[in-house]
Amino acid sequence: MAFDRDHVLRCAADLLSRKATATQDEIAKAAGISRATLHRHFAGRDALIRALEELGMRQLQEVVDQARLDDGSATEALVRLVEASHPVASFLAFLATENQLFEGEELNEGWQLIDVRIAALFKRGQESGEFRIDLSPAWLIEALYGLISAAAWTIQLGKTAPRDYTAMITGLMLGGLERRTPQP
Amino acid sequence: MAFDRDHVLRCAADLLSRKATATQDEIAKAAGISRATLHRHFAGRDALIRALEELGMRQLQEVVDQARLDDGSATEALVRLVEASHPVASFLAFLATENQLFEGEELNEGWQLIDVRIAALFKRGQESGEFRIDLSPAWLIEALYGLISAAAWTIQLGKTAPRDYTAMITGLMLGGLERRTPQP
DNA sequence: CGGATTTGAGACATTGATGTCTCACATGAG
DNA sequence: CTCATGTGAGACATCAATGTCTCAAATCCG
Repeated sequence: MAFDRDHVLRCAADLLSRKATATQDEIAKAAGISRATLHRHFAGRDALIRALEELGMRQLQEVVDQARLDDGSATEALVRLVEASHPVASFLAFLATENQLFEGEELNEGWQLIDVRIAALFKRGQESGEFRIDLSPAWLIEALYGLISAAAWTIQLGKTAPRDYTAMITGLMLGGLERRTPQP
Repeated sequence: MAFDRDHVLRCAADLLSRKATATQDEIAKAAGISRATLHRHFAGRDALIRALEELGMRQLQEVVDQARLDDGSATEALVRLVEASHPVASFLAFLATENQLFEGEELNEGWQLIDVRIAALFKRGQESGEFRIDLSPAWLIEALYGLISAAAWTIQLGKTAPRDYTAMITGLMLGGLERRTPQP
């Protein structure tokens, strides 16, 4: 069995996003490896968390690249962003709720860069008239993370189907809950 | 200084929602009391978490009562619900992300009762034609918790003003991000 | 005021998670 | 096949957080 670093980190994110106090034993078991092996690759909890953040950030950067936020309408770009975020949802669910990391700066910059790019998308939509202007980009970013996390959890718990991921998030975030009244 | 149980629990929720691995020392300091006193009132971390869940649930029940979910339009009821949830937002932010609790059942029932009532609100809105029907009540509940948590965090970090709490959540959840095109 | 109660600060032992090591076994490369 | 590498299981020491205790100071109440 070759050691699958990404798989281990994904399992860790899945578990830690719902039980932040999980022990190394539990994490190892969730990943299907022994505690010894876990410790060989990640020397301690801090190192594991750091690796989690690093991989999550790198993947999210790729997701943002892949979504081509500057192409087409802002709405289309947002849908592409959400769609592409599906594989990273577990990481985001964990990282969005664990702010303790941001004490050890440095990596912080990476997140800010990502936030700036997503904020630019919301601004673009607002300036083009696609999006309403009474919701600040800062709030919209947090709300997006919140909805992604919520979606990841509902899927993890089996309450909703994975295939509905994108539609759940974009449906609510773009269209809102109110039914569009068909013009008479 | 009289011991203010609710104040301590609120501070604990604030802290734990962003740093779930905080020690008893940190929690006590955040609440402005000594670790000894903290331990006198909550014998151990488990007891503290339990009390947190208990108070959070009780408060949320009162919030749901207060919001009169059956009165007026579903939209108005949802706005009242969000408005009333503001003081409890810290607790929800913590409890929504800590599913480890639901291993010790029993209290679970209380949450299910609340969820049923909120789900009924969404169903009512869908049946009356106010709300779109392609988003399941189960998802809408999780999304609502996710948005409440996200709003609590942005306010806690000073990114947005507390007074915008209700408008941020209801604005996004009800109306969505897309600008309503005025009919020609 | 004076007693009763509660708190804060610290010392101390206990506990549970962690870091470290060893060794048998499995897997893969040559 | 044979060697080399990596893994799982377990024992063991270490360490940090916790639970428990004491005592002086502060607060409350009659």
